[in-house]
Amino acid sequence: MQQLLIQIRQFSTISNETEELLHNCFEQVVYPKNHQLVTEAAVCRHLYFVEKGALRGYYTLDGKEITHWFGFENDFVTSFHSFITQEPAVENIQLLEGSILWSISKDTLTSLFNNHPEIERIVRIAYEKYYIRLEERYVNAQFKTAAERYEQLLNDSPHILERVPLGQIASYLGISQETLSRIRSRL
Amino acid sequence: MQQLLIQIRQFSTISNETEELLHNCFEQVVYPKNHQLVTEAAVCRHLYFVEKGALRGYYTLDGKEITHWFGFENDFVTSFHSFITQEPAVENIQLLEGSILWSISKDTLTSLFNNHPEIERIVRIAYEKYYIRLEERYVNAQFKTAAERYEQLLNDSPHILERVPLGQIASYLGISQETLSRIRSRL
DNA sequence: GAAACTTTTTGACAAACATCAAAACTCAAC
DNA sequence: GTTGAGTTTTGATGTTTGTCAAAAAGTTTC
Repeated sequence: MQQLLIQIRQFSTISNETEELLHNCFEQVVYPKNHQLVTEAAVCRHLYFVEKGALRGYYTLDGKEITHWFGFENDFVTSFHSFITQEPAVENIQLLEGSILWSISKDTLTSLFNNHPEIERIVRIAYEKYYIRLEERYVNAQFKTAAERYEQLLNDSPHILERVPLGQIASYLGISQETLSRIRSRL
Repeated sequence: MQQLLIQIRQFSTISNETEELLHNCFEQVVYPKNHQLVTEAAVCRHLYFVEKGALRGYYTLDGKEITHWFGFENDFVTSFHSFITQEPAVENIQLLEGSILWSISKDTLTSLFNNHPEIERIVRIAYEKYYIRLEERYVNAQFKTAAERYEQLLNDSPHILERVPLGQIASYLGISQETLSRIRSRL
């Protein structure tokens, strides 16, 4: 729980009262490797903070699994589209390792928004950061070659490469596993 | 100004007092075609609402201009990365048509955040919507063929095709102008 | 309406990447 | 150490898209 609060303090200064509140609203959950946290077509009602572990978000296209993000320690994860709209998710979230998560429900978060402007601010700032990161990834995905994207991943997030099978990394980079293998042999 | 308030009411219910406040904080600006609203390497200090007109955001890569978004009536536009962080922009924003915009400065918005939680909420919800849209575009860009992306654009935003030269649309779709021309001749 | 300019299309060829199939490697279980 | 499942690499071939160059179509200006 300390770890979660430290992370939140990086978004915005928060009062002791609010910290206390968050303490009561997040609940620890522990799941084993390969557990399915969110399933396609179900509504995702929780937001999770990763204390320890690794997850991936993926969906199915032409019968193939496409991994489009990974989550590790100190990340907030959920199926954002489903969590925000409360419509059925189009993606799955699966644990890559046994993980310790902290969970808050959509309803609890909504009531926090209504009673505590400080929380609204934290989330607004969190979105700003996530938005900027997504924007950067978008530009990379569309306008750089596969080899450049791989090298960028190598620079920015080497931990992903160590904890995730090659096939999932390839689909994350938007290329086939064979192409990724060839890029690596060239370096 | 009415148009701006109508748009904001779609994010969240707002009090008359807050509407009054917004009225005082946004300022109308009018610029001619080809005006450069934001320039690479300068800090972007304003957020704009488009009452009438068309804009594009683009940056330069290997000497070529890459258009990565278009803005039209009722959109909020800015160089989000620069506006949020107040670091120099990496992109340019240019008017595709003479346009009527409503502008608010970063400083004014910050003081609104500090004094009016209602405004914080509007912006938090706006970010949610923008985030979801960006996520969808990201998935499209990476995992669909050029022809599929073009057909999607044709379905979702035919107005873009009518108001923007082909070369800019091609770079928006992440393909060369020649490829786009060939896709169109096939349909 | 001819000249000058811009935008779009077409053609020939090269590069990047996907697909299918098979081989090599890794590693846990016996 | 051998077996077998899972993962990664290699090889051969085809598709998609990019690049360069030129032709065609569309616009603006005088």
